[in-house]
Amino acid sequence: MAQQARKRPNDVLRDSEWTKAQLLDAARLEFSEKGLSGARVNDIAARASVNKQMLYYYFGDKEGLYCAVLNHAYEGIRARENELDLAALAPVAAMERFIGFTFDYLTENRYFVALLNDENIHKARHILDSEHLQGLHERLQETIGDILTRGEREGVFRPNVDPIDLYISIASLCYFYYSNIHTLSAIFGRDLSDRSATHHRRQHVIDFVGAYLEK
Amino acid sequence: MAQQARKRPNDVLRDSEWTKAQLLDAARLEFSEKGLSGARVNDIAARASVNKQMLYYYFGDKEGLYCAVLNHAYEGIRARENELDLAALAPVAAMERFIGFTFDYLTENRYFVALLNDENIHKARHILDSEHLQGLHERLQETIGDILTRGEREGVFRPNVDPIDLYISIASLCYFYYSNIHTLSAIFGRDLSDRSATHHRRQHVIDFVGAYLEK
DNA sequence: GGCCTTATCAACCGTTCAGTTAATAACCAA
DNA sequence: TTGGTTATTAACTGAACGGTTGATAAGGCC
Repeated sequence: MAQQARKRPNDVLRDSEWTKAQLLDAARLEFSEKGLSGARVNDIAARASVNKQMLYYYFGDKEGLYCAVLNHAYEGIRARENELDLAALAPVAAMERFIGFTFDYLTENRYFVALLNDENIHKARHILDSEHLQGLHERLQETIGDILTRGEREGVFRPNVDPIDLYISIASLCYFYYSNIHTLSAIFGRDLSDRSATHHRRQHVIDFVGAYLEK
Repeated sequence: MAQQARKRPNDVLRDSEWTKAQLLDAARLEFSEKGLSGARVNDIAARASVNKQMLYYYFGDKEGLYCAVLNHAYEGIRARENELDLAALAPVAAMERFIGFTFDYLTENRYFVALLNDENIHKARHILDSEHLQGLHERLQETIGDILTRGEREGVFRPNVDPIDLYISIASLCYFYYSNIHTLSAIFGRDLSDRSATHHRRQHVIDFVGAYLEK
């Protein structure tokens, strides 16, 4: 079903920014639901309400569109991360804020989890050279390293926590819940995307990491 | 490239068990590398060194083979889990054993992670009614619940830990590392499947969970 | 107003793909 | 040895698929 809420603006019949945005949105949904191999370019065009040729005109081919979607996704989370002002918070509060943000972001952007899963099937070869991964290491090292250093100095965090190890664990605890939510729901016989279940999980993750960090 | 090490046994030209096993092995690799949508039945048959018609003869269609592969995968891990004798270990040792087993199993069976990822793209609809998921809840509740109860009674574990919450966290910490190993390796600029990196990660996971549990 | 550029359209193409078919061969039991 | 069943083969089919092409229209600038 085509996106009807996003009509072409101002009765203009040609609008390259609008067409690109339509295609990117439709592709984000299609790729996250079906993966790169399962997604269909005809379906993407239909969902975007634009001619299929536009996909080739703007993005080159299916894989080019997929790369654009991945880059957009990383831009999205980066923009939201930049809104956090963790340095202004006390260490414990900052860490809880970061964990909460990570969990909430994935809760509100389930497509991101699906896209990353699919991209790992393809050995990350579409995102490998992206500027969005370059520098992420340094940013995480700095952001989390700073919180850990301040927490250690204040005596509220255990010493010598490796920021990268910690980040991987925080990401693990937040991400897996959504990446495997269908098999987990099947195992436990209940819908884990239920609002109260996700709230519970969110708090559990904060407690879990907090227990590791507290001195 | 066809599997050459597994020739038909005893110069027999017709062996339905051999043919099925060949197809299941080849399919496991193909589906884990490319996902259900990306896998090709011609490639599966070629890898198995059997005629493509055999796939349809034994498994019905591509999706039937995929279901068989998933069920085999769950049978595999269940068999290994049954070899653990956690009730015979003290609580702390039992928990560490369970965590170590989970991590090691995924280390040795990367295909299992890839299959589960792909199956979640398909909303777990191929495994939903499988006997392998049914009962898993109860088994986990019992296995982990028993360890937690004994640990709480001995005063080495914090009270009131929910076994399901704990299981999801243990699975998270073990699973994500492999499910996202390509994007993580790209971010951190090093190969996270390196032997020393996985050893380090394994120990970190045990420490992480241990910190949460200790009273 | 005309021309050039850019955006868009509809139809088409060749290849790939899962699945099917008819035939053949292997195996085993009577 | 023969006949029936099961396993296997090679070729085929129709639909789906990503991508292309030639044409047309919209928009803007001179």
